[in-house]
Amino acid sequence: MPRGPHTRRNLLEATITVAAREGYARATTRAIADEAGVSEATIYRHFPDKLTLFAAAVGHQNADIDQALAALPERAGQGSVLENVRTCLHQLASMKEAVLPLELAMLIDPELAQARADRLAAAHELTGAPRHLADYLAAEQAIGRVRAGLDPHRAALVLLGTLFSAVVGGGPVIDDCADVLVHGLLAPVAR
Amino acid sequence: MPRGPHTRRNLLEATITVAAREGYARATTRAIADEAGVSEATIYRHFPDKLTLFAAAVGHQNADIDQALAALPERAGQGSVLENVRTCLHQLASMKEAVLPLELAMLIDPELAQARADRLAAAHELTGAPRHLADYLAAEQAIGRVRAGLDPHRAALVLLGTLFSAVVGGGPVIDDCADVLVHGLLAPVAR
Amino acid sequence: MPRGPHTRRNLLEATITVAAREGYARATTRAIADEAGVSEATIYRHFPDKLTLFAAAVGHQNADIDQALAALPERAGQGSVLENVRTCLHQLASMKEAVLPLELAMLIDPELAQARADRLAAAHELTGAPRHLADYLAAEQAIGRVRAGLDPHRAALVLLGTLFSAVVGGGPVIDDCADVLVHGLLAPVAR
Amino acid sequence: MPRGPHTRRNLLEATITVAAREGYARATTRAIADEAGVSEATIYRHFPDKLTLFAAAVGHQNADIDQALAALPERAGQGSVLENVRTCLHQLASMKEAVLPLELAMLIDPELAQARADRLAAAHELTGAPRHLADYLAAEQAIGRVRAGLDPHRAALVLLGTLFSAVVGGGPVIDDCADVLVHGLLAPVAR
DNA sequence: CATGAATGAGTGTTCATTCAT
DNA sequence: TATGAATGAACACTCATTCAT
Repeated sequence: MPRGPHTRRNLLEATITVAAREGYARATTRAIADEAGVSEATIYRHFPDKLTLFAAAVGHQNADIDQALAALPERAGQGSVLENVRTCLHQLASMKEAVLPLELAMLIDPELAQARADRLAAAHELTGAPRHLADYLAAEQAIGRVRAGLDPHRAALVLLGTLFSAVVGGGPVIDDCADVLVHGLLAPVAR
Repeated sequence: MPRGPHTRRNLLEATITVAAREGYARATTRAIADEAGVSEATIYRHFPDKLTLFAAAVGHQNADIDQALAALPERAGQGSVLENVRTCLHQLASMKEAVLPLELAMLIDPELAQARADRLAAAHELTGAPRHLADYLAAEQAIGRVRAGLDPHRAALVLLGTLFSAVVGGGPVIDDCADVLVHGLLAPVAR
Repeated sequence: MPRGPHTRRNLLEATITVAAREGYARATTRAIADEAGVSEATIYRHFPDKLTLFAAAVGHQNADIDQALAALPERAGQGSVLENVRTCLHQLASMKEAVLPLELAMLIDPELAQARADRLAAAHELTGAPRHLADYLAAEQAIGRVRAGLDPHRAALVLLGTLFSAVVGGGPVIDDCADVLVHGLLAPVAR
Repeated sequence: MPRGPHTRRNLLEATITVAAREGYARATTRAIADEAGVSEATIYRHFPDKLTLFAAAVGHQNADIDQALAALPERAGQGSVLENVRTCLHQLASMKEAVLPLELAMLIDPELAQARADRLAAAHELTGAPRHLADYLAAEQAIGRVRAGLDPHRAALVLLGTLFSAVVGGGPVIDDCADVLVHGLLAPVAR
């Protein structure tokens, strides 16, 4: 059995498991190595340092999330927009739950946050989950189910942004988010 | 000159300053004491431990935020809802910026998150900033500028929830949030 | 009401109380001040430092013990020697219990142990409890109830020495000590 | 060369050395690590905390003491009882000298003392040094050199108990202890 | 006489990381 | 490739002590 790649995956998943179960502060190299069933030194055979390991772990999990959303644009025109958005947010929330401690923690550190911001700014084009969501909204917009004035890219980012609080707030909050995001606050007469 | 209360305020503000400038991980007791111009031991004459200091610092800053929003309900009926929400979010974002590292960090730790969740669940009634925002939305709803089906309490929490991502994403994102939240995604014809 | 002397006694007794209840390591100036109902700074109005306070506390308690043993020599010739010794040891043990943590702790510190040894060596004559016990043994020796070869001074110190272990070992151990000390190990035929 | 076990022994002996030389209060992890020529962190790779290290150090030293006393029972009937007891006490005293600060310190802490008391109470049967001494006394009793009424187990504990004070009091005190313990206080006529 | 406030020096403990094997 | 052993630097926290009031 090829141990090399296996060990790498093992470490990525152990990182997410430990961070989700015990929190970022307790996601130490020792705890991760224990969870993966390897020695601490082994971590450094696969990753130059702890930060790189964490970044790789987040990327690993997000790859799954992106894949899960790939089919979303095809649903444009089917069901209701509210239903589609709600389902999408629930799905994302459950998948994000495990990586959230890691992602938030990386957001908290100024250096890392800066690095992340630079990377996002450099990529004018969206990729991954935001891309799929923006594509879905654009498709709905094309068939007139989403209002014309909306910028699909920006709206997608707003939707995803609510996830941070939705995951923290728990299930019911997600439905509230979907409702407000889809229908807005305004009364029809006021428009 | 009474130094006691002065030192306490000094420590609370030093905590927020350091956490905002250098990040949560580097907001050590040493750094905070240096910033406040006192010794580390002094921290422990005013707070039993670091966690309590952090919680007090968040509360201290949030008290200012709550106060700033107290006048919001009176603005119902004036200007446009979009303008009011946008202004409110901008104001909140700039004030929250400093406490965000602290609040996020406390969300990350499972113990603290649990404690926070219990406390929020126990308080059925909203207080502080959420309360003021909900009151504003209810007032707008009473005069027909916000749609009737909306639950003002829940909607207020959704709006505030977007702050987490808005602060992280930076200024322009806030306008996008306000736009989507106020107008929703749907095309008028689809309603 | 004269607070000065009262506060001093108060501190001495608080010191013994705290050390006996919570152990030497937890007999901090803070704990003692709390127990006495005064501020930490007050300690330093009455004693130059913590060590002096502890020494005074031991002396304070030992004064009571010495007084309790003053009547012992008069009991020579009455009852049995075993009974008298046993009673004496029990009485001492119960009184020493409170100061033992303090006395042992001072024995443990090399500097203090040296200081104590010098002081004891300088005082050829016994004083206090050892003195009374030696007097008692000498009196019994004079009337032929204690063997002639015994040095009352040294024997008194041996008896008192067993207290350290007796207090630690608990009640029943004291009777065993008295029995062995009084009767010895040897069979009559072997003498 | 296998460094693991070597480092462990090294730490145990450094602990005893430092505690004996500088006293319990100054037997800090830093001082012990320096004495052992390792870093403080190394201590925590071999022992979970300082207390466990100290307990292990006491056990380590006591193992040597137990071994030294193993041959004592065979000496029953040889020489005189006084000589045997005196020799035994001297030997124990010199070996105990190094661990005494540690053992006394553990006696002082209420928690530790309780734990020790429970452990001793649970072990009805004696082990180690007390066991060997009791065996010796029983053997002497069998051949009529120790008085019939004596309980060897309890007497052994009394003898060992004098060590606490004998070690503190120094060499000459040990002879006094042996004399009183062996011959008792009573005059022959009084028996 | 008493104290509230402050602190320098130090504590045990943890962590990410290195390196010889 | 994997690891057992080791560690420097840092951490939150405590203590006996001082001093202006």
